[in-house]
Amino acid sequence: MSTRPPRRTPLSRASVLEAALRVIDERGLDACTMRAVAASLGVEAMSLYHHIEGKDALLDGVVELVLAELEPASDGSGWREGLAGFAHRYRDLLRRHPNVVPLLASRPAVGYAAAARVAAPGLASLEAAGFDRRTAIRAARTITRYVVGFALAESAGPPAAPPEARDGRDPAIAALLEALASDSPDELFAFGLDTLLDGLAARLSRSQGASAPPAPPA
Amino acid sequence: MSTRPPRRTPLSRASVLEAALRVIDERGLDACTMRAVAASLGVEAMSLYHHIEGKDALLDGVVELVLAELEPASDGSGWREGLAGFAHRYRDLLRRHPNVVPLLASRPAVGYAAAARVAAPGLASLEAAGFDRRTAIRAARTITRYVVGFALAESAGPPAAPPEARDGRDPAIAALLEALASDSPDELFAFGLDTLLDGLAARLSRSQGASAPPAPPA
DNA sequence: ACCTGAACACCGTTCAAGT
DNA sequence: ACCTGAACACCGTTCAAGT
Repeated sequence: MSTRPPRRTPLSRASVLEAALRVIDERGLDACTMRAVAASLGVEAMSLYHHIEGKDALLDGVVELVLAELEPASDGSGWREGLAGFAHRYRDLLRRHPNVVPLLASRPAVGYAAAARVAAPGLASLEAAGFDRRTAIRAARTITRYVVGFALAESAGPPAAPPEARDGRDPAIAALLEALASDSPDELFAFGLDTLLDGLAARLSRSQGASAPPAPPA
Repeated sequence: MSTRPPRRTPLSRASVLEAALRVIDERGLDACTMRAVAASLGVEAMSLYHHIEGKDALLDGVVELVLAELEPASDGSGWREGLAGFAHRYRDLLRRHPNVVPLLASRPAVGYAAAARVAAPGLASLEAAGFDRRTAIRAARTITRYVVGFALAESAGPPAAPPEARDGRDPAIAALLEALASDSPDELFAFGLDTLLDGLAARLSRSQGASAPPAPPA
């Protein structure tokens, strides 16, 4: 009778990682078992081990795969626009893969290396604007951590109401949670990002004011 | 012969959660199995189910337990000191429980509700300083997300060097990773926090400048 | 009421065997 | 070289039984 359709393309590390990402995106992190990934490829679980060292390497690879989609910060425009654009692209990427975000938390940070690589051109524009190298690196890292922290809170979903709010014992808490829920995530993200960029701008003008020698008396 | 020593105190939800947190702190998240937590209490795995609904509820409870240690933002001093103190206490707390940090990412956000509760007094000092309520809430949330993002990166450990850096093919990347590794985490944290607070201060003086009506002509 | 032993349906992974 | 079936040591959880 009918035999299982032959796989048209042989398995590869890349195809295994793509299948795993697909499973995570569609059915969640818990559903991403070796058996499920294999089944989605029409193959037995043990076949995966010829292309990937094990479950840990699989999840590391998924993080790598997602971060490979991240476009580098452009070095064309000003430092502020470059950083803002990078932050938005990074957040959008993580929003497209919310189930992957928790992996950023627990995986050895292969991802941060990729982020560093991708941010490198942005560093150039920060230095061109007058930030010293160490400050430029710190600025980029701060932005990155803010974005990841934001995406994390976003992917975890809205806070559960604690008992004090649920039973009306503490209306102030209930009002606060209501205010939290009604604020737009996009606006909140832009608020925090603008705050960071304003802070960097303030630091820049401070350092330039200090380093620019006062006009010498004539 | 000797029987198993009788448990002096009966099991309770609290004692189960404390045992789970101890296992996570000492042996990592993966080691926190129902069987291991039970064993650490001198009990069988199934006994836990009389006090906790299941594994998910156990991990939710651990997050709750950790965040219960967080001291509220003080409302005594100025907004800037209050926020900075809160941020440092939050980061220190997460550093004491690095293995718990990934749970903040994947758990339904019972934690964020607790953080909101604890930040409430800080909101009062922000409003006293002249921030409107919505801005005060956004400021507090931004700080919180930055702290969590920072703790996340910190608990994930230093970035692994990508191949381009390892084999010397790209010395610029290698130098960048070297710079990342040599910067002090404490200074980096303070840098980002100061940047956020500077940004908030700038926003405050902008809004006060705008809202203070010009002295009316006499 | 609280704890337990055996059992079930899973999981990641090893290994010897197939082609 | 690549894939597989059976097996192993685990896991969370159910259930009937003990005290």
